[in-house]
Amino acid sequence: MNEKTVRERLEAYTSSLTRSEKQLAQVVLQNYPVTGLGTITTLAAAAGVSTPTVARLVQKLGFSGFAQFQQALRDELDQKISSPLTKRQNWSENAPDDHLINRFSRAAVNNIGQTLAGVDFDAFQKASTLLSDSQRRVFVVGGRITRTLADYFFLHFQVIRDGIVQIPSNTNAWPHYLLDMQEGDVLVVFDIRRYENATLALAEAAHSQGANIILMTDQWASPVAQYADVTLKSYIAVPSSWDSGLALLLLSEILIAEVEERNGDWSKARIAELEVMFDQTKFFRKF
Amino acid sequence: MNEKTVRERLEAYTSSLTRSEKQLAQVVLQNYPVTGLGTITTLAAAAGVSTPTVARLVQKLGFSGFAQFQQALRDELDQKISSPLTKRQNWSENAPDDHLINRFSRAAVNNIGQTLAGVDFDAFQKASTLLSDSQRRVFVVGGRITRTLADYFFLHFQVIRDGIVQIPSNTNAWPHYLLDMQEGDVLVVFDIRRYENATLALAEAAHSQGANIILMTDQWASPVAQYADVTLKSYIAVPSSWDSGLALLLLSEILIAEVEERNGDWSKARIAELEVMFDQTKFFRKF
DNA sequence: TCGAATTTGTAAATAATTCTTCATTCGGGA
DNA sequence: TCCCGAATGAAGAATTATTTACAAATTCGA
Repeated sequence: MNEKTVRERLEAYTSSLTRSEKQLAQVVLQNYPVTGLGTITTLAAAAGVSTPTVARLVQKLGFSGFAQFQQALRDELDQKISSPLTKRQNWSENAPDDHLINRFSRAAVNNIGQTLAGVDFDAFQKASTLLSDSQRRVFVVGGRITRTLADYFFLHFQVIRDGIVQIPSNTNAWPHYLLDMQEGDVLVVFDIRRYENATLALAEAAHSQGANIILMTDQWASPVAQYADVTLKSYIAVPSSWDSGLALLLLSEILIAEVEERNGDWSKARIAELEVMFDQTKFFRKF
Repeated sequence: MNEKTVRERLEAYTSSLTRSEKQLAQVVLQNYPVTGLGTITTLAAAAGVSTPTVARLVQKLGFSGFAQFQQALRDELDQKISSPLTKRQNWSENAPDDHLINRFSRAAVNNIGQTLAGVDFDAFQKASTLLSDSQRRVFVVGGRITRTLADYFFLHFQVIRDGIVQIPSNTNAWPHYLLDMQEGDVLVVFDIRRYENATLALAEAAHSQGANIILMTDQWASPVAQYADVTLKSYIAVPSSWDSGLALLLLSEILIAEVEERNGDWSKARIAELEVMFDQTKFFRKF
């Protein structure tokens, strides 16, 4: 008998599945394997497809019928439950416990937990209020590595609001941007260890010009914090020579989503317009 | 609704059960809860009792029928399976349960869990082997948004190994890079929905020139997958108009850490050298 | 834009599971 | 030993799930 798990089969076949089969596979993987253990009818309803679709999929996967499919799921579950491995918190079950992929993942999820637990909700609200205010222009700047996160932040905000400016990494050009900053404008600074002098100088100057500063930093807080109106700290330590930008990215994404939600229809309209433009250039495939 | 688990109920009622019911309860608890998830007939046979005995027992336990009993088992399982993930209902305790910050975080952590559970360990190993091979040059490319993640990936690899090339976002320049690619070189592609045609074309061309392709994509897999030697899928859906790059970033960071670990002393020496250089430029503060 | 091929859902038929009835068995007390 | 009530399982009825057949809808390529 084939030794592959249902999950593996689903993933192996993904490319040859039809639209609704993919949708179904998605649901099965959702909270695997529980979803697959009900009746075929329940599963079909949960995935929003018809029961024959389910029957067809399980046959594609190499089972003789739904019953055999469920039996396979139960067998897997049995093995998993009975093995002492279950007790350990393993993120990637395929890899050994102490493999980097699991060590790293544990640290990463822990960082996310720590970060979110430590977020001052008021500070978060204040940040999103500042970023939602269309009267204020928003400047975004990052450091050597964090520049990429700043770019990510910028690219999304560029869609959901007006008046957002990306400050380039080349520090020579910075004075021009400073000159442009007005009282009430917002400067979003990404700065984690090792904190950069140029960034600190920029923040200080912006502060003295009356700009509001939102600082995205690490748990130890960049010295920029002294000029910042809002400081959002992320936990970044992982088993690596590098620091992890994961929690930083998460906070950024949440801010993006929050501001978009606040802007509501305005952002939605803008996104829709953009979609049309992308369609016209035919540069992107519909998926 | 009653909050007791099936196990608790079975144990509570033990004394008032008949001989064959006890025998049955024993079997159910044996490798709980898997045994209870089959058909009533299977369970009866496994316990060496008749089906009515099973039906009567579940009614004694307070269920209306076998179906409801199984549903209860599945619900328990669902909670148990997802425990390390969803256990934490609330990530930010300061904020309301249903505030975006918590909704988003739940989705994000769930994505990470799904992603890691779905990673084919062999594929991951293959990717890191390719990336660790100093004989191969590595080209990195991303799409409109994923470009920033590709940059993040590139910036780190630039430190830990030689011969890594960042393909710029301007597609006009791409033919030059293609010309430069040799058999055995590696192309790392970041491509999530909406998949970009230019990226697909690049991958196809690189593939036909004998380059090995590592694809970082979403759960639905970019069409680039057909040319890819390794496909790493990330879950990206969050309560937002946008997709989340979080899992993608996590996989990238793990790859970075893994390759660095494999390269060992060589990478460490390189990092140390770089540190010295940064110190000399005095551009960074010591923290 | 049209037509072929594929995909998908509806509905019916087939199969299976679950439930109910009832006769039989078992265990304990007179 | 016999009787009585509870417990049990066999068998069939009722329900529910699964599969099959077919037609509508969709997609894809020319």
